[in-house]
Amino acid sequence: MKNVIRSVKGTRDFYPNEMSVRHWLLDAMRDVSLQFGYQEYDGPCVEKIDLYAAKSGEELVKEQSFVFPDRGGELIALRPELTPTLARMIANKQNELIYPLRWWSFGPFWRYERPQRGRSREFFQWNVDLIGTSNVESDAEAVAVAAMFFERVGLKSDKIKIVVNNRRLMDKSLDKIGVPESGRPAVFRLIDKIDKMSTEKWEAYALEIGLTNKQLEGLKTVLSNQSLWEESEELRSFFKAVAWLGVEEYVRFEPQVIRGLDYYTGTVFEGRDEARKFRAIFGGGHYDNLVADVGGNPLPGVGFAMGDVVIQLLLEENGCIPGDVMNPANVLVTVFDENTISESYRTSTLLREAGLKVVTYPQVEKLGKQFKFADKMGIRVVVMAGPEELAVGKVAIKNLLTREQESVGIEQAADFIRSLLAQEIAL
RNA sequence: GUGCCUGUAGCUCAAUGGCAGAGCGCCUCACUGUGGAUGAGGAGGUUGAGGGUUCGAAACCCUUCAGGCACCCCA
Repeated sequence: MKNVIRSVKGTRDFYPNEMSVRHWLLDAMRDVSLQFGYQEYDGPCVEKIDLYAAKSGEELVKEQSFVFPDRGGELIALRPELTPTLARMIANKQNELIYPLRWWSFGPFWRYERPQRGRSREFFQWNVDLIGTSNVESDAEAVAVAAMFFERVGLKSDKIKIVVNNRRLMDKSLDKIGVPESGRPAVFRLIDKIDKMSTEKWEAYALEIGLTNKQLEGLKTVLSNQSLWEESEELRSFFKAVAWLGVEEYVRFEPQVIRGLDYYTGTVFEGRDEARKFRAIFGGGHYDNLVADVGGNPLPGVGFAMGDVVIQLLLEENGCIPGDVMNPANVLVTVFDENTISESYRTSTLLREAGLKVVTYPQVEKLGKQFKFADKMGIRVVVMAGPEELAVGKVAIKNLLTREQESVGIEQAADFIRSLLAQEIAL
């Protein structure tokens, strides 16, 4: 341990157990994406820095990206997010793509930040985008994709909520209380902080960034008005569509939601655990002009991104990750002695051909040890092909859960095992 | 990038400047055709790394690395 070269700060090793959880998560994301007819895509993991300079929020690129010169001296960034790549890919083929397009992706991203719980320097992200329509029903669909994912992985709406706001509504509301456009970014940042600071500190901060007492009072009224959404045509239609999509129990209006990224223009939303124990689980929103920023014609769209780190913490905390996702096989075939080892391998082959996942114990060893191995690997069925069984053309099949054992003809073994496995699922 | 906290066996943690330990886990045996229990035995440590103070350092000091908390930002 002392002389092993350390891994890079903020990266994670995926041993088989972690890898199987990652795949389970990816499977859920893929299934839900496909349910809504989204197509998978991906871009390169490295991009020219200029791509991000175009938008993406200043800090994300300047302070939080892995940037380095390539051998020709050009500045390259490890992608900190996917949306600019998506915009570039669309701009390149803008006239041949079929709209509205629904694309999804899952891959690695990098941000040069100080690692903490729920935040690493290398992480995976699920990206879902619907591009080429600007109506709020599309925004509702994006939210529904996320909600269906939560349902699929067993996070019910008492554990998680998708909170929604609308930037145009907030702009209008800030207009009304007399906050000039030039002061908006600072006020948005202020709104974003309201949960993190004490009331006194927050108010002091508000005055510090130049709000008058009257504006502050107005802002407090706006932020505590849970029915403010009714003033927004867009949000009224949005919530109607959310109900059509059957996910209304996951979704609620929240005037304090702003989202950091500069490119959002309309609906914005994020996923939160109800206990507020973790940072945002995913975030997204509507944008009008992303493609235009990289040289294409303006195209509206809506999208969100979900990192793998926080959602995994939440899934673990709520016991949503099935224990058997880590099990490599459902059957172990033991070996009895040197004379019958060939029959063990033949039996394994037979069972594999019947569609089972089968491990053959690789050497002659005490049966107890082979059983222990099966137990520790989460294998629930052990098949023994010893001299006694082979003499009568049978194998002994033991269910490790019930401790029941039975001798079965070799031809019937696969069906018998399948019925055992089916029972376990029923339990 | 800023401030603070932590780092001891595979894991969770003790040892308050004086012999580096426990529980769990792991291995072996009781058990020559059967896993979780029980009992007996065993392995496993440069106390994250490097330096300093001291007769003596896991402990105190400095540096560094990693993780965590709060910022920052965000997945």
